[in-house]
Amino acid sequence: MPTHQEQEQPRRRQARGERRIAQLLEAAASVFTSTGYAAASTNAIAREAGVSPGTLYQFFPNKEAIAIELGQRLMADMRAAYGQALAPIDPATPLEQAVAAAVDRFIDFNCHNPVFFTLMHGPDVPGRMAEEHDALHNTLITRVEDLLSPLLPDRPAAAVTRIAHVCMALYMAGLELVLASEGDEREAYVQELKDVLFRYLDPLVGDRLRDAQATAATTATPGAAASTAASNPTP
Amino acid sequence: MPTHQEQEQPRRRQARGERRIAQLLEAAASVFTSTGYAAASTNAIAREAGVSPGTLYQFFPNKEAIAIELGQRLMADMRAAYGQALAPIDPATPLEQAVAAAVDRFIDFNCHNPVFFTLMHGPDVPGRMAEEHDALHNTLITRVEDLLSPLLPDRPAAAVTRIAHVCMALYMAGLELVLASEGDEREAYVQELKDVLFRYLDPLVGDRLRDAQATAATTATPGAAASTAASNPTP
DNA sequence: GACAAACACGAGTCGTCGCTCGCATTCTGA
DNA sequence: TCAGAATGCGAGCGACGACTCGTGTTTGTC
Repeated sequence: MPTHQEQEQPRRRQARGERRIAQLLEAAASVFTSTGYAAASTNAIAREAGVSPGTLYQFFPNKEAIAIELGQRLMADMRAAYGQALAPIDPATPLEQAVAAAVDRFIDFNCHNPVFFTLMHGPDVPGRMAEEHDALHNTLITRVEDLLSPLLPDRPAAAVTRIAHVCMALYMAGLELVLASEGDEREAYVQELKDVLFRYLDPLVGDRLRDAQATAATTATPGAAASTAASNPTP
Repeated sequence: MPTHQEQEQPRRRQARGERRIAQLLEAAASVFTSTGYAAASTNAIAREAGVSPGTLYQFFPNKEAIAIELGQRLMADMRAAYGQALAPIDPATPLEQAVAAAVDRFIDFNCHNPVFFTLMHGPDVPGRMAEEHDALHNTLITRVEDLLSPLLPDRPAAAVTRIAHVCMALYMAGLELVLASEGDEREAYVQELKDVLFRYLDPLVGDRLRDAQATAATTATPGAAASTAASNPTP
């Protein structure tokens, strides 16, 4: 593979070019989703987009750049559409609802953009692509940490990071099941994923709530401290 | 097209050949683990084993066959070493300990055989390899179902299957985190994985316990014993 | 020892894939 | 209008990887 070190200045794109880029990225998303990144051939992407291989390389220096650009646009889309879902949780809303809302939003995004899962999950990422992959992953982890830290004020930072990693891993695992199923089955898996996350986090957060309620109880009525996890009648 | 039943009769292997096969499988495990199945080249496997490419093809018809044989031996090893871990749980042992024991055993196996995770988890599996992959996966799912069904007697089969899939997915997700870390961090992730599985399953199994207690309570008041769907003889 | 079968070698074949190059066509701006 | 830039094409190059083949070596058996 000949290395191109040339820092070429941004070419002035025509409207047609922008359209082609969007078309190529859409085709790439389709091919990546169905065959994975490594197994996807640039010729197949060009064919899917209805252009010649040469045209593809008019807009992307190499195969990696396609995936990177796709990843960046995907992240931008996610931030634009669901950024507020990752804002700190209002402490007034119950954890169960907060988890359910976050899961619903992300599941929705991933169902509409299945490439996202492929790019995040695929271990078949060579070289510089892995960096982008990690950057994407770390961005999400940091978001989850920010989301969790107000709920876990008395835990060391390392523990919060670990919990965030576990949450991400659980979410990705659940997402895989969700994407692999359809209809009612899919709904059922979504519910299971919510249950998993809620039941995992509730005892951790529960400490804080119980502490808060205990302090409140010293000044007010003692008795409503038993907010246990079994408030969820799953059919 | 007439199906060529040309099954070549098993070649008479010498001791040297068996040794080479073991050597090659070990090398393949190493290469698969570090680069993944798709990116692993047969020449690299042969080099790792210290033999020529031609020698490799003396014992395996193609690259796929290496992975398949490896998968089969791995499953056999697992069955031999940990088969009893997948035997039905003694209902007397608390769920938390049962989960912890199962997780410990499997984590141990996977830490000593990291290829297993690569072969199970890799989406880069072409053609007939995917069948073997699925077979392996389904075997494990069935085992988990057998493990869970006595704990979930009043759930429909579909729900038990779904719960088994969720457990497998959670375990695989946790395993990825565990294998990616070391030392204390690894121990911490193992504990998190146990917590996740226990907290997920406890409320489900808890229903059964509560039902059992309810049945025991109604036994004092005769006549209403038919309310419980599955009268579970307490073992 | 003789013969065949199993084992071992490694240069070479063949197909695929990322990517290029020369040339044609379309658009933009002055 | 027309020069030059952007876009578009597709045969083909170079590299790499799965797999083969002709040949030589070791092992088991009579």
